[in-house]
Amino acid sequence: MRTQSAVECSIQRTLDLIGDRWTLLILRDLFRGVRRFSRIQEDLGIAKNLLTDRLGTLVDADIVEKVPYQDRPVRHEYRLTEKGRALSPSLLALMRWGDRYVSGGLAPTELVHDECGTRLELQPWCTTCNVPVAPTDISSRPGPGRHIGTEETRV
Amino acid sequence: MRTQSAVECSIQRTLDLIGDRWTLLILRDLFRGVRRFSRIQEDLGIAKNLLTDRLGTLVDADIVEKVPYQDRPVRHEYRLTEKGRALSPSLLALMRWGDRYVSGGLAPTELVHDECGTRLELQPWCTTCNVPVAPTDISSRPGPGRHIGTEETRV
DNA sequence: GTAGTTGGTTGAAAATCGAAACTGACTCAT
DNA sequence: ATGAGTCAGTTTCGATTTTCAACCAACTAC
Repeated sequence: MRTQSAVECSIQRTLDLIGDRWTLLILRDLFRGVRRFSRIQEDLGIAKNLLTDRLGTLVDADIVEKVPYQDRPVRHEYRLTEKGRALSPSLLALMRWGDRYVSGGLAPTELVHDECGTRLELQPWCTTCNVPVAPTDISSRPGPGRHIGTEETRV
Repeated sequence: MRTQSAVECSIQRTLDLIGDRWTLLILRDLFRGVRRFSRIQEDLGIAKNLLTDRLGTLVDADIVEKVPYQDRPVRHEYRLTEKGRALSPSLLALMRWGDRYVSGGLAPTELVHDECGTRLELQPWCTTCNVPVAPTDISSRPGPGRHIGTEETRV
C-alpha cells in the first residue's frame, strides 16, 4: 500500500484500504448475499490466494467478519459489519454512474425504493436545510482531522 | 482488465474502467483543481509512465479531456468532462465513509452546503416520494440493461 | 550556451497477480 | 472402510504490473 507521511484526505485513506481491483467487487458480492469463499471465488473469477488475502484484509479492517455457519467441519462465511454496510452509498454511487455512462442508461440492475418502486438516485443531502444539494452548491474546507492545501476544491 | 463474457453489473463495469489503485486518486486531484501532469505526479507520488497510461485511459473513456493551456511550447492540462464530473457522488461517498471509519470521525476535509455551512451527507434519495431512503428500504430488480441472478440483493 | 521546466518515454528490477496443483477436514454413498 | 466429493484454503511458479531511475525534446529565461 501507498505510504505517504501525511495522508490528508479520507478518499486516499479509504482507497488505501479498499481501492484495489478486487475489493469493491468482493464487497458488492457480500451486499448481494454471496458470502461464502467458493461462491465469491467462482462468481468473480478471482484467484483463490488473492481472495484469501483480500478477505483477510477486510476482516482485519473490521469491514467484514468471519462467522461459522456449521460445525463438523467448521465452515465460515463472510458478513459485512456495520462499517462494511456503511459502504453501501459508495457502491450505489458507482453503480448509478455505471448505469448512466457505461451501460448506456440501461441499468443491468435497478435499486428501488421499497415503498413506491422508484429507482433510487444518490444525492448529497443537507441535514440542516433538509434538501438535496447540487454539485455547484458544495464548498470544501479543512476539517478537524488534518488540513489540506488551499486549492480550490469541488467534489 | 477483467474480461467476463456477461458483465451484468454496473459496479463491475465501472470498476473495470476506474477501479485500479490510482485512477480514483487521479480523479480526486482533478476535482481538487490539480490538473497538470507534473502536479498530479508529485501530489500522488505515482510513477510517470503509469500516470501517462491512466490519463490516456481516462481520456479514451471520455472521462477526462486534454486541453491546451499555452502554446510555445504547447502544454496541456487535464479536465473532467461531464461524465467525469458525474463521479462526484462516488468520490464524496468514499470520502464520507473514510471520514467516519478510517479517520475516526475527524474529517481531514469537509464538504459543506454553501448556503448554510452544514457538512454534507450522501443519501439515497427517492425522487417520487421526495425523501431520503434508508438501506433497509432498498430492493433490487433486474433492469433493462441485462438481468442479474435471483440472489437477494441489498446495496 | 547553460540551466530550468514541463510532459513525457525507455528499460531493468521488484512486487504483485493468476492458474494450477496440492492439502486437510470432513460428509456421504456403497 | 474405501472412494469420491466439497469447502476453504496454501503453495508454487511463470506472467504481468508497478516502480525507479535515467533519458529526451521543446521551449523559456538568463
